[in-house]
Amino acid sequence: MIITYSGDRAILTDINSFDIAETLECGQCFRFVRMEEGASSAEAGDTVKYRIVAHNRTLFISEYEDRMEFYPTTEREFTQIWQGYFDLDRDYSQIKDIVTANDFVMRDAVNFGTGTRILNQDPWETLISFIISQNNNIGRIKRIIQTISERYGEPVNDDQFAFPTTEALARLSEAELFECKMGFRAGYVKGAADAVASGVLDLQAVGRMETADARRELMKLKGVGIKVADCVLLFAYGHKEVFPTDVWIKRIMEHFYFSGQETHIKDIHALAAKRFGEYAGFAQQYLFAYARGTKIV
DNA sequence: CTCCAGGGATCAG
DNA sequence: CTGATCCATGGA
Repeated sequence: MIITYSGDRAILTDINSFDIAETLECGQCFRFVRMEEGASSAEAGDTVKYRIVAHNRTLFISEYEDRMEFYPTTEREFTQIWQGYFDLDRDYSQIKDIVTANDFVMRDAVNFGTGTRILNQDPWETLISFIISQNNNIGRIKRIIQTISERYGEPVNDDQFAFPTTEALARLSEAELFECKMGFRAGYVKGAADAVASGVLDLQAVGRMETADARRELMKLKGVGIKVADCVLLFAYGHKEVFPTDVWIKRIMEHFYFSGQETHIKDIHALAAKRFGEYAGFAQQYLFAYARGTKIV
C-alpha cells in the first residue's frame, strides 16, 4: 500500500485487501452513508463514495479501481488517526492465508469479502452502539445513532454531528433517550452512561485488561451480554481473537461446522478458538458478510 | 395480520 | 442449570 498526500487528500494506491464498501457495510460500524453519484457519468458509475463520522470528524472516502482518496485530512491527521482507524498497518493477506488453511468454508467467505478490514473504533461509541444493536436491525440502529448524535453531539465539519460524549448522554433522562426511538434499550444506555460518567466503569482501564477480565467488566452493565461485550472487545479494544456470535454467525457455523445441528454458543466459541486462534475475530467478520451476502443460511 | 432484527433480563422448571 | 418469554420499533 502506498500513501501519498495532495492538497487536503490522502491517496492510497497499490491497495492490498481493502475495499471501503465491504469494510463499512459489514456491520461493525453504523455512522456511514453511501453518497449518490451522478447517474449519467460513465466514470462516476464505478466510483464508490462514502461519508463517515468518527473521531469527531467527517471524512469522505472515494474509491475508484485501485485508488482510494480520503478527505478532508492532512498528512499529520491521517497518520495519527485514520491509518490506525482503518487498520492499514496490518497485513491482511497473511491473516487470510492462515484462516483459509485447510478450510474450504473460509476460503469462500474470504473470497466473498476479501477487502474487509476490522476498524479500530472508539470504545464508548462502540459500547453504546452495540447496546442499541441488540434485537434490532442495522437500518434502525443507524437511524437511532444518527438521532442521538444530531440531538446531543457536538457539530463537526460538513454539517454532521459527533457521537455524543459520555457526559452528554449521562445528563439525559431515560425518557429523553426513549424519545430517540431506542425502545427498551433506553434504560441500558442510561445505565451505561451513568456508570462511565461516574467512574464506576473505567473504559481506559478496561483497555489495559486481558480479554476475559475486560469482557467480565463490560458485562457488569445491564444490557451487555457476551455478544455485545465481544463486539466492543473486537471492534474497539483490538482483541482480535474474540468471536462475537450473533444469530447469523450461529446459523452459518451450525450449517458448515456442526452438520446443521443446533449448537450452544460455548461450543461455537471453542471451535472458533481451536480453528482460528488469535485470528478468530477476522474469521468472524468474513463469515458474517458471507452469511448475510449469500443465500446459504 | 405475523415475523424478525449483529440479545439480554427475567422467570419457570 | 437450561429453556421460554418478553422487551419497543418498524420494515418485510
